[in-house]
Amino acid sequence: MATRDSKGPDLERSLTLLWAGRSPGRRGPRPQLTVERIARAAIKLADDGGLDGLSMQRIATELGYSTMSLYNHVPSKDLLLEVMADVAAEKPPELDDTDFRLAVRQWVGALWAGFQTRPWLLRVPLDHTPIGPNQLAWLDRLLRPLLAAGLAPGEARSAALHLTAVVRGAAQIGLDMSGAHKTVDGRPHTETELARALTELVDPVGYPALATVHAAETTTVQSGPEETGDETVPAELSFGVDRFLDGIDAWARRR
Amino acid sequence: MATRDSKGPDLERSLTLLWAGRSPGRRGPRPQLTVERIARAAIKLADDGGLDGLSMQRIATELGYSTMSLYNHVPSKDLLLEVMADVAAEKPPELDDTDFRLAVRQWVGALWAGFQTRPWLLRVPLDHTPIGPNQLAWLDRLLRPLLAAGLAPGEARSAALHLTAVVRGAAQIGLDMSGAHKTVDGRPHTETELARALTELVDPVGYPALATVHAAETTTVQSGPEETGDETVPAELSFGVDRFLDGIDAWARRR
DNA sequence: ACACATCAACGTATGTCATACATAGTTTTA
DNA sequence: TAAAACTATGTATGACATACGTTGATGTGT
Repeated sequence: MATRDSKGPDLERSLTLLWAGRSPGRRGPRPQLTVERIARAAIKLADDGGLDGLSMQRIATELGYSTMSLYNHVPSKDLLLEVMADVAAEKPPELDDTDFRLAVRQWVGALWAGFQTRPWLLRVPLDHTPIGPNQLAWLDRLLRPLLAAGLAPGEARSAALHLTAVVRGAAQIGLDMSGAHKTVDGRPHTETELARALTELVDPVGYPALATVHAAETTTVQSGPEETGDETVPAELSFGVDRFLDGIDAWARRR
Repeated sequence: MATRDSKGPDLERSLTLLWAGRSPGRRGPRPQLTVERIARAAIKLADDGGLDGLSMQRIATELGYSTMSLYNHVPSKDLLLEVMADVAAEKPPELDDTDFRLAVRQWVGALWAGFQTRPWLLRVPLDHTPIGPNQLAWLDRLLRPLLAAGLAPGEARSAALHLTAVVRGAAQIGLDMSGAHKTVDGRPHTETELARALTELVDPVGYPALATVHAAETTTVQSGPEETGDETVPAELSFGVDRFLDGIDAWARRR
């Protein structure tokens, strides 16, 4: 059987799996293996081997059990990934709720940092709105400052979706972008030679705007990180997020 | 050998593959198979089988060649996916550049529509800034109205990244969210029963903000799509995008 | 005109993977 | 105490990406 593309995601199964508290009265041998333990072992493996290094067999050996034992606790690898994503998300950070802009920036910074720490999270297929306890906690944590700022519930939800999406997307696309103009120990990094190659391809005829931007970037002195005061949010993100917050702020005030 | 997580993306190979024009003087038999033909066949398969249904063997049989012949033109499945993504992106839409807000909304709508048409695009692993001809064309197309609006090159780039990320992320997260409150032929759709289950889990103690939003959503009458005039951009997205554009607009005016 | 270098297509082979299925052993409830 | 329920195991299957060696066609340089 394939995965998520083919059969619709089994939300019910996901739910029970993600929220499963141990029901007390069970028959049979007391399980030594649990969803939690499996997920944690899998997370450890993913942390240093990436998602590709992750196989059911490896998880089993890591735990000292046979491969098929895992399937007594987890219906499929896909569902396991879902659980991993929630467990790995951990609890959301505490925010400074006195200033909603600051709070949102802190949240964005924390989420970004999370993706930096565990890049494989970006590779976990996402089929439905998050429903795990931790993921919901993150969402809740973000909604608080947004509601406090004066947004209507539906608007807050939209804004939260927006912000989540931005961070996710930026983390994916921008993975190497941050290093594009940085120098590693004085040497201009491998990426830069790509930049040069691109410069040839990006001719002003076919890509006028891109050429402009590209030219400006290679010409301009790198510095000027415009010092926003909190460095948690990376430069590429902060501009967009700040503009978004400007818009939210104005909207909230306007009512 | 695994995939993208393990070894860094081979940008050079990606480039030559994506931009390969047929070099004229070659020895050996003239190839009947080309990267293009392979990519197109793969896209067709992905279109109706999803990414999981896609295997090198299937692509080969579809084309009437042996599996291994593909590897004469494509170094790995991962690279093929990259090519597929660029080919499938096709040319960007024409925009109404007289109004930069409208232009951006059109762009967003088009990209969103693309992800709707080919959901598997969201599953193609993204390791670096886009470098294929079509992807660059999309980027260029978006940069134009942004620059015209008065943004500095770097800001335009950030804004473009932001918008791309939003659409991608929203398409991923919101895949089923759009249907959450819709009714299919009068019946409240399967998802709703999940909504009910969630309502129990989302208690006001652990998730105060979420509970508020959830309550408001299930209570409020669905309607009020606030009629923005262009329906290309879906509801969940439009609020965020519009706020973002507000912020961008104000910023641009402020200089 | 010829010989050889080059490369496309092929077949076979290897190792890995998720997971179905049947079995054996264990513990709690009736 | 008997049996139901459940966990762990071992084996088996079918699909997959891709390495490798071979064959034959096609150009290029002599």
